[in-house]
Amino acid sequence: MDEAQRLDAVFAALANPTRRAILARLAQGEATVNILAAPFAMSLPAISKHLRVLEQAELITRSKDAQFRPCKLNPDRLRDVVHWTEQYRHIWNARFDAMAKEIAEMKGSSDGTGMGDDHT
Amino acid sequence: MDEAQRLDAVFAALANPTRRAILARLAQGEATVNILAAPFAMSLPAISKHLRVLEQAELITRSKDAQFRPCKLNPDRLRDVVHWTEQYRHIWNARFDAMAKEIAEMKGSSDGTGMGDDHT
DNA sequence: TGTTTAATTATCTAACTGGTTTAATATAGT
DNA sequence: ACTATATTAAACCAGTTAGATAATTAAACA
Repeated sequence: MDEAQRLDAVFAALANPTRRAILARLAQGEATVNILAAPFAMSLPAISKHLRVLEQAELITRSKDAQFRPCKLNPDRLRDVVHWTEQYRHIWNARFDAMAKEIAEMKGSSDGTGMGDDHT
Repeated sequence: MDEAQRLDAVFAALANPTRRAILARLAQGEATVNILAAPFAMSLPAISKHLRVLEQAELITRSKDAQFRPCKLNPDRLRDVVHWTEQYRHIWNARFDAMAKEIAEMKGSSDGTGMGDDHT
């Protein structure tokens, strides 16, 4: 699977509040399907499906321990998301610069803010 | 709309390569629907729909200029995405620390890597 | 061996998505 | 007024999604 398809799967997996909540839970450590399902007013098969979506997006990995399938967060795909956003960082930096400039001008100083342009 | 619903819409909008490409194009500046549609082997109404999805997710804003509807990127929602990922940063930092430690141990030095723990 | 526990598979349904084509709207230009 | 351009709306279709319930697999336990 190439980069684009991987991002498709990751973003689609994240576009659901149940799945994001599951990830948030897994950020605190491994958990079984039943443990993950507990907080939700939803059938177990429904959770099972959500986990499959997360697994196929490689946001989690699953192992086997007797009849349990402990789930574990895979941070790599989350890093992919952060990495994808990097290409837009210069835009909000530009905005920030514009704001800083306006503030400086309102203060009537050349640069009274102490705000440099050292954000990359 | 609350935070969760907004993230639903944003992630769903991003889960499509055409829409991500449109955003990438808009990162270089405003553009009309026709200009945005040009690179794609897809009907204009299809692009129009993608733009509506992006607009409803507030990833873009649209204005009016005669018969044109110039589109502009809204960085705020992309910042929301970055912000959402922050809650997982400590996990890959932990991984990074573990790696750095292993490398240091392989080198047999107490800390020969020059790698500090100053990543937040 | 039979029972309980953990999880998945199968099947179904309603709603949504991503595309199409055709038709409509709105503005500009002649 | 007519025509061309830019864009959206309407209607349609195939495929996917998020949920449900019922049935099945697999391992542990008594």
